[in-house]
Amino acid sequence: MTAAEKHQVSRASASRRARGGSRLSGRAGIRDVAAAAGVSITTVSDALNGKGRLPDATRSHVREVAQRLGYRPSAAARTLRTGKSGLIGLTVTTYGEEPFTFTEFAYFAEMARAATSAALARGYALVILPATSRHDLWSNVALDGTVVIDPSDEDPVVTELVRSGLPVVSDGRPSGSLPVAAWVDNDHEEAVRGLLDHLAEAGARRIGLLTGTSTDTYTRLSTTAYFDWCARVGQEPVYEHYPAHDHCAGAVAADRLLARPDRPDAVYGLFDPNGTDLLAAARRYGLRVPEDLLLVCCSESSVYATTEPPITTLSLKPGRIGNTVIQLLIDAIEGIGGDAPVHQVMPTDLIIRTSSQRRSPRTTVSAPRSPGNAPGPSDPADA
Amino acid sequence: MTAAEKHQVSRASASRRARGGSRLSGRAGIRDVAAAAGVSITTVSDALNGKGRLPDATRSHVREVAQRLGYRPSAAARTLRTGKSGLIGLTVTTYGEEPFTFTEFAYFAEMARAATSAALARGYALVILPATSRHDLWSNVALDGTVVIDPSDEDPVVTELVRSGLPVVSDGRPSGSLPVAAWVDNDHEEAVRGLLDHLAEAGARRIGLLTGTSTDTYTRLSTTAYFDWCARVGQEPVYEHYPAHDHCAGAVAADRLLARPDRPDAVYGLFDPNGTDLLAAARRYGLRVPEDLLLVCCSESSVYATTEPPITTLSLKPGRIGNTVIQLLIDAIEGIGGDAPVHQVMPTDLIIRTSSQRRSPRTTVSAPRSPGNAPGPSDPADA
DNA sequence: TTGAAAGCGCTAACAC
DNA sequence: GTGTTAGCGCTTTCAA
Repeated sequence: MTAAEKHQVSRASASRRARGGSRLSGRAGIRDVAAAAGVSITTVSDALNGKGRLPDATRSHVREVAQRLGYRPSAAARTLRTGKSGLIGLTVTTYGEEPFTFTEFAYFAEMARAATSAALARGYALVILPATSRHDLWSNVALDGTVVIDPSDEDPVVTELVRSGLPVVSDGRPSGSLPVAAWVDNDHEEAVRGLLDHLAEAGARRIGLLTGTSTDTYTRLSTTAYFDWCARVGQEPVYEHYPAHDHCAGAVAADRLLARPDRPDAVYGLFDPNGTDLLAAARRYGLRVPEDLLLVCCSESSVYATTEPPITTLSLKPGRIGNTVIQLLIDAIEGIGGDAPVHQVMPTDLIIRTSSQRRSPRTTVSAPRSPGNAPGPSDPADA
Repeated sequence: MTAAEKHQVSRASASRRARGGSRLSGRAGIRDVAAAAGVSITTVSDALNGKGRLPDATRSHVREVAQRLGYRPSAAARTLRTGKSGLIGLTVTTYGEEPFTFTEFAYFAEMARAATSAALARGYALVILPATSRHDLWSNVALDGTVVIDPSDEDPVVTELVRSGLPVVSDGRPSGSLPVAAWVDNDHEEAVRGLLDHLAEAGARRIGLLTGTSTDTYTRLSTTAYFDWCARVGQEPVYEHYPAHDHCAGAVAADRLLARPDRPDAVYGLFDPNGTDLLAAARRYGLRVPEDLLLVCCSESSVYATTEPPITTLSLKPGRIGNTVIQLLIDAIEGIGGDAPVHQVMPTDLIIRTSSQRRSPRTTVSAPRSPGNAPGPSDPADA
């Protein structure tokens, strides 16, 4: 009696048969392949997964039969058995009622693109999940780990995830004492210092800041760095703030900043839309850029390359961050690298355009910073 | 002997115990909850899933115990058992080597946001997957269905998915004869006609087109509609095309279009960056917008509201599309609605700004079209 | 009303 | 080398 023949009367096959045979039960299973190839299911499993020490002949024969039968292994069964799903959660802290903040469109999109790409390269896929604490959703999907973008103070979702033993890596340093396995962030303070220095070198005497009222780390660090810089060079701070992620409020604040009696002769806008808003405001007040007003804003958008005039932007390099976050997370999942939490600080790029140059307007140059303090175990590519 | 006591000596518990007890084996399982609550695992399952006819007392008691033990049902096991994962694949046709095309950032981001949101509302999560035919990735995740954005001709991935019996709904009508369960698309031809009429009404005598060389449906339909319109009004077509999704080529083509001897007095750009490119080109040739040149481009980006001058855009309403696609897909997954493929055509919005108005520049108005031919079974909200 | 038992499809020990 | 077997943790008949 061959293996295949034995299989004919085996329990599983019988129950299948009772229900009308494998054709009616939908897709072919590993048993069908085994039967058709005349081997056992173990051999099929090993052949398809490249395990065991099978002769190449068997391996290729099984593969061929599986192919012919259109066999697709069940991801659910594999996950249940191995405890690994190959799925990574991706979540963004919510600011509104929608499950995602795409206010910073370009940043998020690029970060997500890079993360997805990096994960895929290592055999993982990303699942987009909301930052709400709705357990049912999170527990309905088997995750190997999670990436959290901009975790808020003591984020309940993150806390819960970490407590359940799931590796969590965050984009942006966690505000409180969230016990994430690792985090990646830009050196925001250094970035602001560098950019203010750049403006000062271009001739700015009084640099203003357009910032948000929100207390997230990015806003806080950047604003603090601005005040520190002002204190150091002996300039009185000139700033306006508004509820971040409220575009209209941003436009109004931009206008307010340029309407002040102590009008700044240079402005740095912390958020993506600030550039166009400030440009529009400058136009209303008849201020020429860069002659009367120097402008820099933090943005990943390429539109600032073609505005009139082109605007100098600070890029946070979201692609690089997304990639790094994923490498760190997968390393943690697979137990590569140490157990100690990794904190990786990434440099930013100042893309210098006309709006911040009074003299000779070169086109584009970058002013990278030091590459960070705690090099991770991986080798993140650039983005 | 109570159920709980019997459970103590049951097979599963024993094997667990042999490995050192449930505490060491990680998270609490349904058996632990059953034991702690003094009921059977069936009762736990029913109590937690709101099934069966249990007294409320039992139900709440079980829930409480589960809560206390920090019990989280295993998604993998449930998926294996029920055949439903609650996961929906999201894929975008690739144009480059990267797994995603975010060239049309704003469109994709907004579409994905809306889709994610809609899916979540119905208890599903989205998994981002590459359009490559790498089987290993697709078969590593248990999907209930898939959304395909911009399926290309006879897309092998889509074909494969459909053949495996998975419901597939596409954003953008499939070019060939891909047997998707449903598709959603804009009425591109009507959109172009409406927009050209609008330009003509604003005084345009010769309207140019900036378009792509790619053969995707959007480009094809829009370009054809342009030629048809020209034929109807008796205008000679004036157009330049370039490899879509190549930003630099777009800028060059924009320049070329305005450098022609038969220079158009109005231009429609099919792709997002065309607006700023055309504006830059106009500036180089000393053309005032809208006085010398009327401008419209297809874009979801809000930057066109603050350019100088603000540019009229055609919005494809990606949010609405993302939502509809998901409703259709989940309906198909859950067997709601008929079996016949649904083709839903969605209206576009023309957001009229200064760049297309020679007379009184009102701020913003929409020119919606007919709501489509085959109303789907769902009730997609607006976005 | 509640419980026992049978698997969902696969992988990994461990026999042969 | 290859096959047998025992579950992964859950849902779901079916019996009590």
